Amino acid sequence: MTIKEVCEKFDITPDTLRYYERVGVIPEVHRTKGGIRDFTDEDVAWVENAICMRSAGVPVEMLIEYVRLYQEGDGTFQARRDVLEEARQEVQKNIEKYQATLDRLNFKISRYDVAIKTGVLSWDDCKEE
Amino acid sequence: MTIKEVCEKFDITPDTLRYYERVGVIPEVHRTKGGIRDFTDEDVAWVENAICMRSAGVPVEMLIEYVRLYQEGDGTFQARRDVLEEARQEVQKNIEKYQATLDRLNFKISRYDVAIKTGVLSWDDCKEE
DNA sequence: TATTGACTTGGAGTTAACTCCAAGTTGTAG
DNA sequence: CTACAACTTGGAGTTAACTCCAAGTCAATA
Repeated sequence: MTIKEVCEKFDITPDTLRYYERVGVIPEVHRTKGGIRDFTDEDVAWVENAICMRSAGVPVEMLIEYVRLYQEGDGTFQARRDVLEEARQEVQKNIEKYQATLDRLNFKISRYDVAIKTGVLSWDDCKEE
Repeated sequence: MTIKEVCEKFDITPDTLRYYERVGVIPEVHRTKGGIRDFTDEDVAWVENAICMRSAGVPVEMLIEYVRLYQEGDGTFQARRDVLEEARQEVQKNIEKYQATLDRLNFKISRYDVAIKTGVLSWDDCKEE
């Protein structure tokens, strides 16, 4: 699979993919004799994983560490689990924060729905608009 | 309320607060005769709101736009609602992405739990570690 | 085989959101 | 009144994560 195809599949740019490989967010990608990237299914799976993790704000640094441990071999199961667990807690915490913000937004929007109808923004117990 | 007290209340730095005021993430803060910030309850409420929104990744740009509309007065209810709605959709979308990543992390972690016990990382139907 | 378009690299540039700094001002404690 | 810590400003610097660029290489087509 060419870099272009992978980029289309995941809707990212070649620059981002090359950057991911360069810094180690994904392991080195398989190449043709000429040196051109030719993604195997496993390469693609790494890309998919990286994009999923990044989309939830897992830092590049953490993904690099995970790949590094992976390449070190079977002695790093626990260390890899630890990295994943740290990521998990971060993501979990963020979901909670995001949910709180979503609630606040829903409340504010509902106040504006009333305001748009009545021409007056109710104050209730909240101080700011 | 001094800048220090507000910072302690929300666990942020004075630099961040001053930056928020400077770029318009919050409206201009009340001052003493000497020109030193003296946050009213309303100022603090704006800070709280900004921090909540930022903690869910709502861009500074969007908060600035909201404050700008707020200062324009009662003719901007609909426009303000639109900004909030856009933010809401972003946050909602992110929660979904984050949840998908959380699921993936949980799956990977459970595989590592097995691997740590058995010494072998099961491959099942997934290609990457 | 010549052209053309996609690929390669190393390195520089960009963006959002802070974060830090220097130089000066305010206000409180002694 | 004098220290002196905490405040002020405008502007420069930092960080993470890309994003762009120039100069060169590869490969499919005419």
